[in-house]
Order: sequence, then C-alpha cells, then structure tokens
Amino acid sequence: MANQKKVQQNTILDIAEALKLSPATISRALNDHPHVKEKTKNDVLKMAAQLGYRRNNMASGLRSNKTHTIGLIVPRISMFFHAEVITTIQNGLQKYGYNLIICQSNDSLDMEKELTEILLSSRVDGLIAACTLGTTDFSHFDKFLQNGTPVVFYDRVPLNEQKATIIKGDDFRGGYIATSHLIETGCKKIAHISGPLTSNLYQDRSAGFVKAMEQHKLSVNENWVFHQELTHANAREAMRKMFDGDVVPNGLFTDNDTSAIAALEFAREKGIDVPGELKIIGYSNDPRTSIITPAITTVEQFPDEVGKKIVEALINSLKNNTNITDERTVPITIPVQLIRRMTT
Amino acid sequence: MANQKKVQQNTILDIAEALKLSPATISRALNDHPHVKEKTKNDVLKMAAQLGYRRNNMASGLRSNKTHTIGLIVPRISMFFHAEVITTIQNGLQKYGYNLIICQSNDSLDMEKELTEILLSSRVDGLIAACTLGTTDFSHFDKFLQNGTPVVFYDRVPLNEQKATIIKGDDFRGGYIATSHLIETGCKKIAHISGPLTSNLYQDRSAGFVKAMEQHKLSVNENWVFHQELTHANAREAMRKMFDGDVVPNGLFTDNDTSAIAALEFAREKGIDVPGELKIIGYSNDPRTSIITPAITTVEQFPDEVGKKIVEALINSLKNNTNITDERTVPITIPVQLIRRMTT
DNA sequence: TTGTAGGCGTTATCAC
DNA sequence: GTGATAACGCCTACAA
Repeated sequence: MANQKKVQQNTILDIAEALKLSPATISRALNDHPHVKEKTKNDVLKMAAQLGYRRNNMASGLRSNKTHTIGLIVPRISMFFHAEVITTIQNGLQKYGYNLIICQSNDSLDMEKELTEILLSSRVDGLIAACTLGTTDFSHFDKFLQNGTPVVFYDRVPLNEQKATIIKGDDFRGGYIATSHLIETGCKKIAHISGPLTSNLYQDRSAGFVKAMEQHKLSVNENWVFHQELTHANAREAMRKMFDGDVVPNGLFTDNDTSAIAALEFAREKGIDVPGELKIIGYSNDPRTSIITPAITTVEQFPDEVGKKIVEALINSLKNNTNITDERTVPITIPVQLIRRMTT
Repeated sequence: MANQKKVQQNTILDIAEALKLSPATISRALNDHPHVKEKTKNDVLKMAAQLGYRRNNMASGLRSNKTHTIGLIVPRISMFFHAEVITTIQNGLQKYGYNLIICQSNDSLDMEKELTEILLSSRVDGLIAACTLGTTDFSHFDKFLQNGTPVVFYDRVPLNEQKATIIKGDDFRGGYIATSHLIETGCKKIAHISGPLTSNLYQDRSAGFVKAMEQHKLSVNENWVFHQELTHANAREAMRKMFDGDVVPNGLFTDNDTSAIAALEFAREKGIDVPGELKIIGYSNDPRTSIITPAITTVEQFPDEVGKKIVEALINSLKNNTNITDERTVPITIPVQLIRRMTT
C-alpha cells in the first residue's frame, strides 16, 4: 500500500496498445519528432487526450537528463522587490517551457545551504539565487557550476564568481544619486542608515554615499552612519540616537524603504518637519512610499527589468551551454532611477 | 551532446563500488532502513558525503511513485495575503520534507488550467490552490482527486466540492462585522465596493453586508453597490459615480484594501473629510492601510493561520491517504477580526 | 516511417 | 544484514 497511494496513470504503453503502435512511435509523436506521419501524430494526440495522458516528468527527466525545472532561492517572496522579480521570471520561463521551484531562505544561511542540496537532488536545469545578507562564502553553489548547471545570481551576489551570471542593480549609482539629491536640495548634515557590509548591496550604496559626500566636500559624521539589519525597529533606534544629540542631521539616506518609513514616523512623532528640517530618501520604491504622507522620495530598482535580464541570461546559458564562457564573468548592471516625492 | 549538458553525478553505484557493497544496501542505508548495521550506515553516509552524492529525485520518484513535491497555484504571489500564506506553507511543508512548486495563474483561467496540467505531469503528491476569480468550473482539478492526490483549496474555493479540503476565511462574518461597525459608528448611507460575484469571497462578503444592513433596518442603495475587479482605477471610478450624485454615502465598505486606499485618496482630493463625512473600511489588513493617513480600518484575515491549517490538512491527507473521508467535505473556516483605525 | 531493445538511478521483492 | 534482480515510464540508437 505504501506506494499505491496514487492510482496508476496512463502511460505511452497504454496509448501504444490502444493504437496498435509501438511505444517509440508514441513517444516520437508526442515530442513532435519530424519522422512521424501527420496522421499518426494526430491519432496519438487524440488518443492521449482521450485517455487523459500526461507525460511523467520523472521518467522523462531520468532518461533525458533534463528536468525543465529551474530552482530559485530568495530570502523572502514577500519582499516587494523580490515578489516583482519572481513574477517576471516565472512568466518569462513559462514561455520557454520551464517550471520554477521557488524556495525561501528566510535570510538564513543554513537554510540557503539546505535548499541548494534539495535543488541539487531535484536536478534542476538551472539555478537563480538572491543570497542572504550573511552569505559571504558561496561555495555551496559550486556544485551546480561544476556539473554544468547554469547559475544566475541577482541582487545579493558573490563578488568574485567567475563562472556564474551576475545581475545586479547599480547600487553604487543609487547611493550616489540619492546622496547627491539630498545635497542638491540643501542638506549638508547627512545621515546614512545602511545594511550590513557583508553584502555587496550595502557596500556599493555606502560607497556611492561616500563618493557624493566627498565630491561636495562634505564630511561624513560616523555617528550618523549605521550598518544594521534594515528593520523598522532598528531604524527607529538609530533615529533616537541621532536626535538625542545636540547636532542633528538635516538629510537622511536609508538603504531600504522600511527604514525610511520608520524614520518618517519617528520625525512625525517628534514634531520634526519633513522635508523642512529633515529630508529623507529611501530605496526600492516600495508601494508604501508613495502612499504615506508625505510621500517618500526613493530609488527605483526596476524589478521587472531585473527579472527579464535574468530570464534572458538563463535561457541563453541553457541553450548554448556556455558555462565557461567569458561574457558571463561580466556582471550585468540594471540602472536605477531617482523617484522624487515630498520628503526632499 | 544534447543530453550531455550536465556532467554525470555520482550514484549509489559509485558508493557501492567504493565500499564494496551492493547498491541495495546503499539505498537502504541512505533511507535509514532498520535492517542495516550501524557501522555500514555510517560508512555509507560518510562515503556519500565524500563523493558529494545527492539522491536523484527523479529516479527515486519514478520508482517509489512519490515526489515529495506539492504544487501550489495562486493568482499572484505579490498579493500581500498570498505572500504571507505561501511563506507559512513553505516553511511548514519543509519540516515534513516536502518541496513546493509555486505557480502563478495571473488570475487567468487558461493559465490555471495549463498549470494543473504541468503539475499533473510533475506528479505532485498534493495540490494547494487559490483559484482565479473567474473559476466557476473546477473540473480541471478533478484529475488530482481521481488519482488520489489530495487537493486543498483556500481563499477562492469551489462551492460544492466533496472530495477536496476547503479552507476559507469567514467572509460572511467579515462582511457582516465591517458593515455593522460602520453602522455602529453612525453611518446610515452605506456603499459597498465588492468583487465579482463569480467568487465565493465576494458572494459571502456581500451576504454579510446585506445581512448587517437588514438587521439594522437599513436599505441597500443599489447605485452604491459595485461588483467589479477590485483595482485602484475601478474604485476611483465608482467613487466618482457616487459622489457625482445629489445624495452621497457616508459609509463605505470595500472588499479589498486597494479599493479602500483609492477611495481615501479620492476623498482627500475632493475635500471629503474622512472619517467626518465618510467612513471607510477595507479588507485584508494590507501593510499600506496602517501607513496611510488616516490609517484605514480593515478586516484581518490571519494569513498565517490559513497557511498553518493548509499544511496541517495536507499533511494529514498525505499520511492517512484519506482521500474519500467525510471530514474533508466540511470546509474549515478561519476567523476574521476587525482592525479599527482612523477612517471610522 | 515505424519497431526493437537497452538503460537512465532508484527501490522493492525475493533470496541467502 | 546483505546481495541479486526486476521494474518504475520514457527516450533514442539502431534496425527494418
């Protein structure tokens, strides 16, 4: 009984028998093989429909060594940016006949490792990953590369990966234009609530921040620079620390929108006028930023573009099997754009 | 070359050879079969790790007729409610060793049908589905039930399905408490922006609305009741129509938060005081409702609870293979709760 | 254009 | 406690 749970499904043998043909012909007909008579093809298709036949992907995959399945690992699907990217990826891959196994690491490195093992067992044809913020060692992805499975990293990516495709937003420029915008609107005392420097995202945005400051001959106040998990609570705490002091910032760049929202709420409660006394700019163009009062200026990352590039790169790798091609080593960068609203 | 894309992976035969054991023993050891010596088990595990062995799920599934994979069909993962439910489901199933193939129908019935075909081919061990708003004929799910694959519907569910598990929010009560709340806070002229009546969701919420109105001897103004796709634009249009008239409502119940937000924005633009002249209540407790000014009163659906119940029900069906059990026919209802904020 | 036969990697059923 | 063997459903040389 253990393995009898599922009722037996029809197989190509059933179709073969019904049509007095050989299983091979059925297989060929179903796969639209050129050397099959039109009529035979039609007969097979009709009979397949009639019997409710569905190809067994396991058997097919075992034999052909292809699963038509792509693995995807993200921190959390409920993060706006990722949700949008995933939707685009899924719709894109579907057109090419690929399925997507979506896995969430919950931003846990252990979970991420476990998921790679699972996807390895599933023999996915390709892998897409946005790593956890704490992933600095990417060796758990090596197996895929080693056995020729293309890997596309996006958003949170390895720094020195030579064999995988890397797709990232222009975080340096994002940090730079956000900070420059604050400066241009009159801020001289600028704070930066950033994420942990273990991730390329925040390294680059921080570098952009520093660059803009330097270019305008503004000094960075280290007490106003935070590297922390970008939660609502942490942002509030950072705000509290800064506004406890005698000298307070008049510009704030946060590396995500949740922090910007928290900061805005804090300002509201403390009677700090935004944008009068404090200008705020966030990152990601989360739907909440346009809805809050005042609407928050932020940096658009074009998740749709990111998703499209991922699909394009992956399909390309899958087709050409160019797993050791040079072009792959050059990261693909998606532009960002300042969305100016009411907080600056 | 066609099927040589992936490098050959190690198999149990490789382990067997390295250890001078038979493949059968390796298989048993890896599956923690009772009749294997501890030492042998350890040796096998060690060698498997050393060789970087990963079980081939296709081969295993083909033989054992189990995929340890659950299919999930939702309209869109980026909808807040679904994103939360999915996260809970995935984390829950993971504990039981099940993977999840997440598919998006984009609220298209054709896509939904296609996805069932794909998941049929994948021979998923179970299926979870939140249907499109237009799904009134659920026969494309019959195949799963027929071959003994448990199916759990949630949110948007079939009305007369006898063999599948049904998990839904208490939409009738949600509509009822929302409307009652408006009445209790002084509204007598109440409008209802609802979704299409093809879905149980909006049938039930509408019934709750009507029931509350009747109970308080209030008449329903049919010009103020809309059944439409619950988009931002449609809600604005509905508002425009209502507020073009001489008599305007002073209470509004919308079946989702996007519509509530659109209505609030409309009111703001037209100088209609909320909650003074118009009270608004939404549905779902989308994060945006608590962030907008004024924060919107809404109905909490407890996606986390929904997710937990789904996992529980599914695991239960999977274990007991109770595919024709009576208890399954009784829908499981998750309570809802009024979240009172500033718009009422 | 169609048929035959072998094998993909694993597990289950026998034996021993 | 372990080994030999067949079978899961499909695909693809090779043969006809």
